Amino acid sequence: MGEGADKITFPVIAERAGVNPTTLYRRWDNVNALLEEVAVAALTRDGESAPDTGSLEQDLTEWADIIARDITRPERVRYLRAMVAARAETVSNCPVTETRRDQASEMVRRARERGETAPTASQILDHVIAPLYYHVVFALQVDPEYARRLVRDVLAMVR
Amino acid sequence: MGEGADKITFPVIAERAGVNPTTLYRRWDNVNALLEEVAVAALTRDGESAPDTGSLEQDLTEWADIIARDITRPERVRYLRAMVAARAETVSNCPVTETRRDQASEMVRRARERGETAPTASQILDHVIAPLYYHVVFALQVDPEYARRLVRDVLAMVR
DNA sequence: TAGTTAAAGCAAAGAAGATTGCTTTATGGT
DNA sequence: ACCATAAAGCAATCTTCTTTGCTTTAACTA
Repeated sequence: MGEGADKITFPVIAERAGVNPTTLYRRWDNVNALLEEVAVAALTRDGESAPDTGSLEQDLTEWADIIARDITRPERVRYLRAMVAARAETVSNCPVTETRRDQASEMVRRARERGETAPTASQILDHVIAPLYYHVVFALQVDPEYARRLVRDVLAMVR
Repeated sequence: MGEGADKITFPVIAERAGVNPTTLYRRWDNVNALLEEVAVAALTRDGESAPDTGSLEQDLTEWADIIARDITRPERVRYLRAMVAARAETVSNCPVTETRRDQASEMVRRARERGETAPTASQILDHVIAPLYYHVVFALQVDPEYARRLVRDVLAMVR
């Protein structure tokens, strides 16, 4: 490797954390395991609960905006890239996306209770979350307006 | 690193290619540069032109199905992961997504000439391509039925 | 055919990460 | 206060990737 951009290794992490590399080697099997643990802890913090504004469009817009602002932070982008790179064929499900699915389900459930027609949680993941990640990963623009557009799109599907 | 799953390095590639590692070190600055070049060459081969069946839904369905089958191949998944990991903040645009955008634009153009109402090329990328990549990356199911569902969704937006 | 230049192979040296045994420090219980 | 256990640090070693000088092969030209 040459470019000093990333290069995530135990020695590098240990130095930044002010601990001995051996400590890391002993606690995690490899860097990916560490990253995954950290990323999951960071990305699924309980502060992120689904909004409840009384309207699905409003809920989704706020939710998408929070996520958009979160995943565009440089550390998050790094985590995201690392997790994508780390994830082997064997890996089945990701706690982060599970959390997002739960939140989406919750918003959908409330909307339907109010009598609103709503897309499925899967549709929300596919058409709001996925495009957001896609834009982050391929360095395309991600801003509140884009998040709002995605929400409008997914709602237009069921109208 | 421990797991023998991936671990893409010059020596490994060189051995599989039957050439000397030095040759690779001399031609490319680092593994990511090589991967990007190979991935772009592989993923944008001219064979992949947009279908032209006379119906946008049919075009998109075939197109999405081709892409779905392509990006779920193990080598493609590896490329995808490697490219995501490689892509630094500095990187602006990806030739692969450019090609996809061109193909989407072409299908949309033809559909509109026929008088069909059609989503934008951006919408197609966001709601068909992005979810496909998302599913591949997070090891979720990707099959023809899923591709077809995405196409139905994106078309439902503009009806 | 001989000569020149570029690319590929070879081999040795250098650098960085990964692994392991042992020592030291810290924490909790008696 | 003492002991026991576990975690963290240290240091030496091993492995692997990376780099570089030199040789060899190949291709193209005079």
